[in-house]
Amino acid sequence: MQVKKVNNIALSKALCLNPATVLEMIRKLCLNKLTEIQPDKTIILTEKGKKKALQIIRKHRIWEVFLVNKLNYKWNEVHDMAEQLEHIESNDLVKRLEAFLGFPSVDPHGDPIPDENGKIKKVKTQSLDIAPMKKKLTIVSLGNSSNEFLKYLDKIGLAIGDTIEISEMEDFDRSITIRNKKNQIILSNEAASNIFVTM
Amino acid sequence: MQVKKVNNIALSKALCLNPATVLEMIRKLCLNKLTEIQPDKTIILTEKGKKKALQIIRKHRIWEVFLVNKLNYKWNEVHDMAEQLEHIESNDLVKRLEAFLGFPSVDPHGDPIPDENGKIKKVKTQSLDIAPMKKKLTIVSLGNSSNEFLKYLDKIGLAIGDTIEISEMEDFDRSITIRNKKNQIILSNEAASNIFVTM
DNA sequence: AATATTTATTTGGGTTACCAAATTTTTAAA
DNA sequence: TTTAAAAATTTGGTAACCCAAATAAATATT
Repeated sequence: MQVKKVNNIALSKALCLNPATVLEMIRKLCLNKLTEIQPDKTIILTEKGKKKALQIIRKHRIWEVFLVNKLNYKWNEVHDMAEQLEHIESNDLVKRLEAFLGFPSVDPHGDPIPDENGKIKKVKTQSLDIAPMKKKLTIVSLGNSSNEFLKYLDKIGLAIGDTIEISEMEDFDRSITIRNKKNQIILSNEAASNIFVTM
Repeated sequence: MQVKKVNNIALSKALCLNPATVLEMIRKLCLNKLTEIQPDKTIILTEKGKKKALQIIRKHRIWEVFLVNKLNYKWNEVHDMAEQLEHIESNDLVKRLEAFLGFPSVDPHGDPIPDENGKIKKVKTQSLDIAPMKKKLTIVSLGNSSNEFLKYLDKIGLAIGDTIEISEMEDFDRSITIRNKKNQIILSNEAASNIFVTM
């Protein structure tokens, strides 16, 4: 699947920095062979850059697991802290932390944790609105990590890792009814399409 | 007990920075009321500065406990990592970490962990070379945290928290013989004077 | 194709964290 | 007290990270 192309403007908007600043930075990254500017001015990561990026993502996600599983933070509270923790240098530390946490395969948002080499073990996942009925499903990730959505899920009592089953699908508005251990919950198609599950 | 006075030169040596740099930094800290330059050019922390410093020390030591107790690092391996971790912002994180670790009162080197307000609960401690014989003693801290000393202690099988007893003191060279669970160990006066114990 | 709009790039500046070398002040020693 | 040494301070500079405004290049629109 082809991802959206990234250019200077897109980056500077995403980072809230001036395009001049971003260009300067990207050029420095290019010197370090972490990025490349394509003939059409698209900015891409080199293999080396991807590897570095995945290592940071790995750290970020492992720290998130720590914060949620060991320090009892909610999954929607950990991002900022993990953003700082991901920059702690030692790779060995993260390795030990990973072991301490029991080698989790996903972070609290359900996103997979790359291994030391940046490999991501990917699971076939499908969005809940098109998943099969009357089968045990596990919530593994979200298509939208906005705070509102996370809070909504919290309120209705759904979380990554939960086992659910679709009991009804309404043709009229494509809402679905699911059942977890305790309750029955009705989800709009909008919500369901942002919840990814495995069988 | 009066501590050695600190001046610009001393600081720049300790930090491996140019005196000009240190002066510039100290002046900035003065603007923030964290330090003061005394008439005799001695640099001191204000109350506000001390509090801030103790908060950082607190974080550092709690992280060290985490690294040693949970990730199985040796006490002499954790300093550099803790130096990075101590700068993670959230105070709440450290509070939770402290709880997760069971509210330790000292770090792996035996140094006390300040509370949230910077208060240090101090224990009466005495150096091993002048401690009483034939009494149960607990090693609580060291007067020298050099890597060589830590490694030496590791080698002879002594660690913070160990319970020992002095069985002999040699007048001749003021060396002492101690006994822990397993062994008898002979320590030079030099070594003993850098090991602090409580009764 | 000609014009308008968007993107990329350049230029000139600001700030912060550094440093080396020069100068001034303080302290210590002769 | 004059001198020598040490410490403090100033001065001038570099590199990193950022910005706003100007210009150039590419893309879209009419």
